[in-house]
Amino acid sequence: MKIGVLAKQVGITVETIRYYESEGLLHPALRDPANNYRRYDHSHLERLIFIRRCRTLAMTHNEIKILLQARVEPDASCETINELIDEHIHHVQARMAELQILETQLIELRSQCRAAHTTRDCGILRELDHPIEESSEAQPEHSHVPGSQCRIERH
Amino acid sequence: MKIGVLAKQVGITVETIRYYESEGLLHPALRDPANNYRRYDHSHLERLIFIRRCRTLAMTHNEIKILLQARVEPDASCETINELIDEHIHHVQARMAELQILETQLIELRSQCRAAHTTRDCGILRELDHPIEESSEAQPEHSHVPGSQCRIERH
DNA sequence: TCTTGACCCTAAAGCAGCTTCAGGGTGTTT
DNA sequence: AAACACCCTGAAGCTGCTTTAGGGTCAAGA
Repeated sequence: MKIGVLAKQVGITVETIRYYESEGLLHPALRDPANNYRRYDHSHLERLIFIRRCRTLAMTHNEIKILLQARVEPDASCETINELIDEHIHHVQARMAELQILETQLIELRSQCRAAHTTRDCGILRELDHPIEESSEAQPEHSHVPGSQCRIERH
Repeated sequence: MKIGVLAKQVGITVETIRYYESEGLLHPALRDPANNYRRYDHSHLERLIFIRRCRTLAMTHNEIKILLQARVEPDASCETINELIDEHIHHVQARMAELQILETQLIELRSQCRAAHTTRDCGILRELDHPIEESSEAQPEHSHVPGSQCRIERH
């Protein structure tokens, strides 16, 4: 099948498929000698479905590559896979905890402005003007709010 | 003060400060004619603290620009600000809901492999091989799992 | 005085996972 | 023959920085 058909079957764009090929996630397709169009078969479809399933679970391309590799090594131990998923779950949970805190802070902030009608008297702006005091367990060094290196960014 | 001092006071890197200037978040600093070094005063410090506070609340540069603008228009209505924060809270909540679902799915997935020791028999890989069936309220068109355009990506 | 080290400057590339754009061929229909 | 849908490549854009390369400035110590 041609790339457009494959894309429709999987529910992604043709650009994404070409991108996956360039990323090494998807094997390069055979080309039609007549016009250089990519030709796909059922194994490509299956692999793409696998990849998309992983992506909806917010895995990175690197993680997916590991899983794809495991997939073609039926005799290998699946310990790596289990660890990968466990670690991934931890990332998701950590991200949720961060957002939980964020939500609390934002709702607190929002509560500062219920009545005022000019920015001059807006409690929100006033509160944003002050640095963040860490409630407890503050790092002694200097108060970098770390940045968290979280990979669970989309979907 | 010089950029390094300012950076230390706020707890960010000099590169970030220069980046904020290039982004239009921070007004360009006056330059020391002798050596072209940036010179900052207290208003820059305050503005940077404001910006950082917004960033720890995961606001985008665009949102921050709107708030910075409101900050210098004391007579304007603060309705925009309230709406901005409300919408932002919604984004955070939506993101959390997504992650909640993700967590459930991942834990379900993880439970597929408790005993097996080769990838051949790994329930995780097996489950990843199948497309995602949306439990209910499926879109009729084709089953795009949307992608969610979420901006709450870090911190 | 010379050198060392800390600090400053700019411009460009890198990260992740795509999407969009520019510019151009192919293939079928009308 | 024109129109339209589809295919191709390569490069840039998105977000919020960080990193790298290459090069000046300045104060202090040998």
